Amino acid sequence: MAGETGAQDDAAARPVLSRAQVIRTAIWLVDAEGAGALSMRRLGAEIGVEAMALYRYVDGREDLLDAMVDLVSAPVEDAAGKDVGESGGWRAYLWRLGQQIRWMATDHPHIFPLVATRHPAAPWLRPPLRNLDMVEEFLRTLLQCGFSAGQAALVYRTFTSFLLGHLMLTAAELTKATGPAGELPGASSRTLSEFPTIVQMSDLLSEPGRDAEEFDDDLEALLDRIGALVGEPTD
Amino acid sequence: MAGETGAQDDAAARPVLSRAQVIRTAIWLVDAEGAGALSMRRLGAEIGVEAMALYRYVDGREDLLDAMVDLVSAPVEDAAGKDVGESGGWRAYLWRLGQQIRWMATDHPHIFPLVATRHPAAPWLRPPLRNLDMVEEFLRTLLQCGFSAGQAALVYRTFTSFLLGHLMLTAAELTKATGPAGELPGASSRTLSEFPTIVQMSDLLSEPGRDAEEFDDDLEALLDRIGALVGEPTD
DNA sequence: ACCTGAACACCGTTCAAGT
DNA sequence: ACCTGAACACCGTTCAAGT
Repeated sequence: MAGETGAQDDAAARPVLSRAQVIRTAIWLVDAEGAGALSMRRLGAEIGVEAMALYRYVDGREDLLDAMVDLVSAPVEDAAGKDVGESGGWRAYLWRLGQQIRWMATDHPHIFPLVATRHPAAPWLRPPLRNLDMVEEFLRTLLQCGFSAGQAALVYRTFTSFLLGHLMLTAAELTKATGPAGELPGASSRTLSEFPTIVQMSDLLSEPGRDAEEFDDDLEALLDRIGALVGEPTD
Repeated sequence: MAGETGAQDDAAARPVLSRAQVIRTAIWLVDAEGAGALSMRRLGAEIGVEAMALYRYVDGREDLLDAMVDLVSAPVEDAAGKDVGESGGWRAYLWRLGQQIRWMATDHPHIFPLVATRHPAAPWLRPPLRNLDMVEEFLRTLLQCGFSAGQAALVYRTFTSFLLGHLMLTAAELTKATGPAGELPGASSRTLSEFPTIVQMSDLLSEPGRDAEEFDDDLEALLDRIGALVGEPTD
């Protein structure tokens, strides 16, 4: 029993906290109550500890936010780069990567704006691709599949821009207060009858739950355009 | 002299502030020092007044942020809807609108994330189109130009998603700390030689100042795709 | 009518002190 | 080694009080 990785009744206090627990709790808190609910003091209280104890595991608030983004992005890194060669080449790779990042956005709609807006550490990192490993793999995969360097860079920019545009709107949709649907902005002087075209098209604009299919359609169209770039037959 | 819009030596104190001045100063402050610099107390100090005085002109911090977004978006509304018919139809309209919103992002890169992430007042508002007037005009223009309602709704979603993706990345680029370019994230254990593909392509990924042209190219390609939707010859 | 002082309930962060 | 109390410099917001 004695001589394990740590003696259990040592005079030194074993931590009641861990960095992983702090970060997981922060993510859970923001998922549940929104970004506004996250403060060091509130987070400490949630864990059952004073706020100052967190500073042993996290290098201040900014480091905490970065770590949350990293942890939320972790499944993307894990799942994206599996066996590119046999299972469909760049097309399957980009499809899977896109889906994975979409799941991140829908699983954590309150955190996705952080993924999009926090300053990336390196100059070539374009959100929502947040670290060098992901980008290295992304570019290497495209080069392997026969894209030129210039084409790969173009695909990188196009793909990130596509994901960001789609998923910011998806996340915003998911964090809307689920209040009564037919409300007006200021509830003030202006009335809906001033906007006849919007009223007339309101059913087309609300699109309940159509978001996932639209993402799939648009991603497929994007892959078609990329395929045309390298001279791949569309069908 | 007497009997003007207001007596000049009245016992009632004339305001030293105005709502417009408060909002303009807030925008100026965020442009200059970033969103983190904006607080009611700091803003008051910048104007030369105690923070509490601001509450007479602004209904709290949230209202201030909304008003900043509105003011920054104002040039877009003014310039977008001019004489659609004679000057090129929907294509010229969407081109001008896209450019106008891009200027908003490049003029106020620290404020654009606010435009993108603040909860829109109405359910059909998709950032960066932030108010019902803009959307009403957008849809009416497309219908006038022969788009079906379904097509107009599709174009609305596609266009907003395109702008958001492009301009979030443009704004992020412009708010980067202009530090030394070849830096590593944590400056820690990992070295750039672990990312050979990125190193090899670094010149292609940095693209200095190419952003505007790429936006123009991509917007044009988007308009081509929209044109194909309504059966317009591409060239 | 318009601004201010004082107050309340919060922040992030540091650091000496406790165990 | 790990957590806490006290402290500092900030927040947003309210409200009675001054002019």
